[in-house]
Amino acid sequence: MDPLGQKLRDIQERLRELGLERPRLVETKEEFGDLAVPLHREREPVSLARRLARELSIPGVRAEALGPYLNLRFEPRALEEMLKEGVGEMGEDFGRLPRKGLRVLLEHTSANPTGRLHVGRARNTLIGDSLRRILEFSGYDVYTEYYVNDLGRQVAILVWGLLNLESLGLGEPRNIDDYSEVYVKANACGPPEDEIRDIIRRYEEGEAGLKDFVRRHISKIMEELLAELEEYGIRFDGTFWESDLAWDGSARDALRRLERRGIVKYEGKAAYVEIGGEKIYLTRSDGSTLYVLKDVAYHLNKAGRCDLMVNVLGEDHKLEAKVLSELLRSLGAPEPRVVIYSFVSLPEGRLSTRAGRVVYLKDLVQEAIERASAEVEKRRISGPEAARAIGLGAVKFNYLKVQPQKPISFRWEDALNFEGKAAPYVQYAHARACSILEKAGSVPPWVTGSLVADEERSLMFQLLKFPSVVEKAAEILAPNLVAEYLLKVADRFNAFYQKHRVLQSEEPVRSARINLVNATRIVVKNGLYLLGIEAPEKM
RNA sequence: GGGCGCGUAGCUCAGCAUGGACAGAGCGACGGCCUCCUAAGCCGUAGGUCGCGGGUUCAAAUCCCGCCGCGCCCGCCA
Repeated sequence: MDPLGQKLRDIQERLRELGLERPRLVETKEEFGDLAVPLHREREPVSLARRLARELSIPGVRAEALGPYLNLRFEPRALEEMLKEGVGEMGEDFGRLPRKGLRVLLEHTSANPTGRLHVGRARNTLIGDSLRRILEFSGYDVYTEYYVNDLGRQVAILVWGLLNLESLGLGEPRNIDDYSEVYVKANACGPPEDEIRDIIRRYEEGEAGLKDFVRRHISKIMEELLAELEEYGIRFDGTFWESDLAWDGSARDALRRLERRGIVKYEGKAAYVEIGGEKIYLTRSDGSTLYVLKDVAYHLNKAGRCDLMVNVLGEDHKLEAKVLSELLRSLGAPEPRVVIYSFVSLPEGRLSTRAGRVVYLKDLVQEAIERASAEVEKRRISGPEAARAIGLGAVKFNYLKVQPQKPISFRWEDALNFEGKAAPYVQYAHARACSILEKAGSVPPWVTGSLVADEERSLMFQLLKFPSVVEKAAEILAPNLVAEYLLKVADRFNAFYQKHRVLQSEEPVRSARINLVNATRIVVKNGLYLLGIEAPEKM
């Protein structure tokens, strides 16, 4: 249900009929119209523009030639009818795309389970959870998974700390913060390399006592970590433990499959493949499996459970992702789509748990909610739930509005920004809309034909773009498109709100405007949902 | 040294994939707007060699090449 998208396709089709091979519709300035078709590449563009303007004849679209451009402007009535159709058919679900019958397995976060999430890793989580919502909304069946790297060096260091609590001067850890402390202190100690290697080897072999010990502790950390995320509205459908790939033999199977392709070579027991002249080791000289091999096994496993794999990874994993893809390709296995994001840094440098240069997500969220609370109390319109939605929303929005590949420099003042390009600005537009609708009592039947003001036209056009924004965001895996879009919707709504009265206007304008406000409310609410942000009705 | 990413207003960023009409926002600064549906809002002013240099094109922030700066990676770590 995308009336505007359909209309645009009609226009392109008509332009093809009129002789344009590849009609390009570009956005243009208000003064020129809604869309423009640049014709410079055609023969005699100026007279062509005039001819096209004469012959286009698409109902509801005014065509005008201006130099080598064919400018198109929708008549307000046409926009109003499309919006009425879209919202009428989809209701609260306006923007949602038809089910595709395709399963997406979305892996994100997958942080080493050694402590709390900090504001750097949070970027992975927030992008991941937003993608979950965007993909689901655009018609996929989404399953989210957290890959638990329990066979890695980081976990081994934590385990070493847990085995040496007394000498570290620590007691039995009771919560995730205690575990963080164990991890930091263990690191600071510089545990002997052979002991770490020994832990990894014995755990990978599934030595009974150690296996239970590690699983018990890491499970506790994971439980708390996931519980915190759940509080933020971030949900995983499951976890997948790296160690299982070693214990159930699937890492070995992956190696055998690669061997059958004849690309595996050996140095003693250390298996490797050559990619671009580089040796990529798959096993150690003691025969134990390396990360990339388990990653291959993991992706073969995932491929069997879905139609499309999506991974959210930090920029430090770029090369690994490339190698993984090459290996999967050589097996003729499906490759994942990967979203790479750049690091978040602090003004004083790179985040580092070990160096104590770290801001935890929990503290950021807490601070944001406190600030929102102060403001909410001053206004006396809404309550603590709104404060929570606003504070948490501001944090999420500030991450999601920037393209993943751009670096983020974390500053408290920016992260806690509540004005301008921020969640509260969008939420505020929603609250204003809700307020009008509440006073209106109900949404009357929509009789089209009376929304003719520029601000109304412009808002309607913007609202109608929502389905295509959802589609594009899902296609290129970019939550920032949704954030950008919502800011524009809020801009247009505010312009409308500033200039026109809804409740005090005469019928039939009044009823039509109430419907327009309702459509805005739905789009904003759904858009915020896609970013994992709640839309309070009062604030 | 090599690979990948980033470089647009004082700061944070849109625009770049599919090149088009005078480069857009927010924050900060300055000046206005609440007897009127929520002022977390609106309007206005100031602020730009789109990193630098070439090239392609009727047209380049956008495409190509070179250079500079920053980030990430280049482990029998994960």
